Amino acid sequence: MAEFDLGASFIPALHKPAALLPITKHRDALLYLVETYPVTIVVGQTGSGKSTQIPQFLEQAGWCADGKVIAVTQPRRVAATTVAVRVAEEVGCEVGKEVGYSIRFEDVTSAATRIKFLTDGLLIREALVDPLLTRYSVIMVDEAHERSISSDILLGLLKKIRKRRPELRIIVSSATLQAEDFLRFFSEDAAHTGERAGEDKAKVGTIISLEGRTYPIDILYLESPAEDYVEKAISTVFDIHMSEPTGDILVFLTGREEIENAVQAVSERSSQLPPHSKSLLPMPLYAGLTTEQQMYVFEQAPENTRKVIFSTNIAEASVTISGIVYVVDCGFVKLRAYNPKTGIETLTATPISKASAAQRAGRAGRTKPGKCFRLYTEDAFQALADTDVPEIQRSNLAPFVLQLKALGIDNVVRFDFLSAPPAELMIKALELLYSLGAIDDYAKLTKPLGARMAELAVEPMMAKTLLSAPAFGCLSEILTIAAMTSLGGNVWVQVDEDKKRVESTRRKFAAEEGDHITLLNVYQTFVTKGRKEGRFCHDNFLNFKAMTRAVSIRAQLKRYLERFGISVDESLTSAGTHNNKAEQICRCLTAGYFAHAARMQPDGTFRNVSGGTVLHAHPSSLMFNRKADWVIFHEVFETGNKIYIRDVTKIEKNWLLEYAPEFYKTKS
DNA sequence: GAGCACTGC
Repeated sequence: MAEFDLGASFIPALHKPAALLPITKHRDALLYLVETYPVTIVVGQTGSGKSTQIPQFLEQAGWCADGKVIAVTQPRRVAATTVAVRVAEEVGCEVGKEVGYSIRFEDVTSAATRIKFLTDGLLIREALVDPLLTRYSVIMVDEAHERSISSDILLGLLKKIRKRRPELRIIVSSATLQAEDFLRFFSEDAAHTGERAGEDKAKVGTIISLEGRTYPIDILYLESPAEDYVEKAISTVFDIHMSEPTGDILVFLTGREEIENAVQAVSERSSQLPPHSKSLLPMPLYAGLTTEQQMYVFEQAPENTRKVIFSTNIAEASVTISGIVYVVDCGFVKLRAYNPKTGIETLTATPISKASAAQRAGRAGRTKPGKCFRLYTEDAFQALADTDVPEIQRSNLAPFVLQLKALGIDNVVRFDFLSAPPAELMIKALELLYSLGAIDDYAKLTKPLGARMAELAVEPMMAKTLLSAPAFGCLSEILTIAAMTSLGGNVWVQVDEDKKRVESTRRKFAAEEGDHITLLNVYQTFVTKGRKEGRFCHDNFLNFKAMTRAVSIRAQLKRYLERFGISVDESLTSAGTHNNKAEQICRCLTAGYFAHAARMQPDGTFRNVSGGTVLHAHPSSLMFNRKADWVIFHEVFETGNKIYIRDVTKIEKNWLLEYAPEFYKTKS
């Protein structure tokens, strides 16, 4: 009995002392390498303790002497905060003292901070103020194998900084498959830049492997390809349930629709399970769910029940669920790609890479040995690419080109990229920045316009709109619209209620001119009513978390503008849209979004300016069933086989010629 | 009349 009580009152593993983590035995080797080489590539599984232990080893070894700081970057905000909290606990300090973190809107650091966790995007921004990042003695780029644009650019910057700061230490944490690529990147041309006599290529850095804490995972393939992987996933779930021991199941699918279908199918067919068999509890997981809806997947299933989670790629790296013993992998992921010819982003289901397949399988072996059922053949697996195409080679690069220019990198084409983006993407980005006036005939950043655009934390077209707003007398309103469009379509919550009622509620905020002014109305009603009345968002199908975020974004953008010496007059805001205020807002939007113009056709669809592309108003847009002639839009994307425009506002054709004569002189 | 994978400043 005593034993039982003991077991029940302690939680194992969660607070496993640092001394028991496998990484501890590599401590001396690691410190030696960091002391000896400027660059160290650390290969380690999730759970190896690299993110939490390495910075502590470095601090103890004296890397924070003379007030220097150790920086550890993460690709996501949650990771930066949770790891910081964990390390502060281990060190025995309050978060924000010796150990702190910094993410957008939240700087929890102080003069005492020695170890600082931050997002990679934020560290790039710090380089705008301190180009050599002089306050840091060591910079560790965690999860670099994910190859986000920010971490790729950060690595390029660090390579450049290293030439001016030979004492700087760089640590890159990576999955096995890509460690060599990172080392090669930092070793290239080190030999002929003549840094130091006798420092040959190989000596710039080295790779150290830290063993993980994962359990063996059996990988199983299909004998022949599946016709319908959603259906195959469902039947596999039932097979596991009937023949495998206890343990929850994680199923990777590509999107919301597939997931909701699968969840429904499993709950319907569960009733046909033999009597007395354990039950199955299916649940969905994707980013579009509210935080509360996502929390269900972390709850323990009731007695005699097996949880089965149908998830998007969010469960591959961003969300970790404990207790998963079985993984079912459909082999596909929806990936975003940007077409530089049309300027349209597509979202298409694509085969995953081998690296991604390994990562998915690894989700099974975190607490005990697991199994991964791949819904494709072994031959199909062998044919997969080793890694995904990095984001920087398939994105709209305008925001990043602008950022590089602001960092003093004029010749962006020759920037040392880990993977160089295709020339067409670069050209498209430069063309857009030129048309917005952010760069001049020599591709130099303009001052103050371009420099200010680079500082504002919104995409270039919206930055231009904001900086044009004082001339139109609508800065306060555009600030709000910029904050609301930054939410990326998360303003409204998904509800199963009566569609008509939902629509009519939304229409209460509708403005004749279109979606941008509708968003303005939503925000203004929220700040006057919604923040006090808890039910306001709920009753109006608004996303409270997103609205709160809009308030923060607006405040931050306002601070930037005031720093530029642009004052924001808020006194006129409540007047709403009368007089010609609404027209000034629409004109101002045209000054920034002239490249996103379209004309409505008699059938209700739109054509882009050159006339070759059919565009559809997104069903969330007011313009979905309204008459208009010319419009501008915030965003365009292709999904399935239709191209949608979102956040659409009516304009007049001659405004395009008025605000972008250069852009339209040859086309109209 | 019908819907976007995931991040970040």
